[in-house]
Amino acid sequence: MANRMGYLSCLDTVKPVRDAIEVINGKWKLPIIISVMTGNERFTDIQESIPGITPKVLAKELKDLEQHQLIKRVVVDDYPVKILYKPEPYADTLTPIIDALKGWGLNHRKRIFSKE
Amino acid sequence: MANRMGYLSCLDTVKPVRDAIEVINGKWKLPIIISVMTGNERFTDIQESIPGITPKVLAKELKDLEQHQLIKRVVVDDYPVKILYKPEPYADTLTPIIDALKGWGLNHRKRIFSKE
DNA sequence: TATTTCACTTTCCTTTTGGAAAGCACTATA
DNA sequence: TATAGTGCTTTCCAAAAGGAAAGTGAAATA
Repeated sequence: MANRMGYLSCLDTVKPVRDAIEVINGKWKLPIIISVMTGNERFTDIQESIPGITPKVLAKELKDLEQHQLIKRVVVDDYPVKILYKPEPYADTLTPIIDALKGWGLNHRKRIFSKE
Repeated sequence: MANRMGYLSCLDTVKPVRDAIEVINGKWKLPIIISVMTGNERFTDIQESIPGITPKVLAKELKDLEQHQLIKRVVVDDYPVKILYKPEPYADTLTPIIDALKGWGLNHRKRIFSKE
């Protein structure tokens, strides 16, 4: 039969998708970005706005997001010193991804509740 | 000063985004869906189309994706038996997410290479 | 008969992620 | 002076993700 064909290459799509996933991977990064873009600036506010997140995880993820220039950590030198987290302009480029995920998640939940 | 205000709620966005992330989490699920949607049907073809994936991980992720009704495992009763993986119609609903991630990843790579 | 292919599974091990709880330095408030 | 809040860090530990390598059973091919 000699029906052995190679696989179909999909690297044109897989590679950039993987690059994106590497930046926003995990349960927490997008929720944190959403919270900061919503206007939460203080560590405790961000923490309270995301149910289930612990300070350890939040601190680590904030550092990651800072490195990728999605948010910035601002130290305000009043007395007492205040620390604020603000979205960088680059964070806005994630909006299409967030919107797509939000739309899908909303629909998925409807689908699940109508089935079972 | 009494400047204590509650945090800003962002659950309207965070909750559906988390629902979506739970389904497509990890490094591998979207690449697998992309490969299957591209037309790769056989286990080995999917494996070869995604650099770095091991058969253990692929087998596990395929089961997860089947459970979420994103792909189906089809046993073709020729001799020898063939096993094919096909996208379910529901997988098409992920296209906006994949496109958004692809676009972002492409731009991100350009950004990184132009900076450093 | 020997090798190869297919679709995995199994074992073992390392890394990553995450959670619970406590602590801490500083400041503010009662 | 005692308590509370802020922005974390530290410790300890469990679970999940992931990788490397080998194996498996059935069937096809050489």
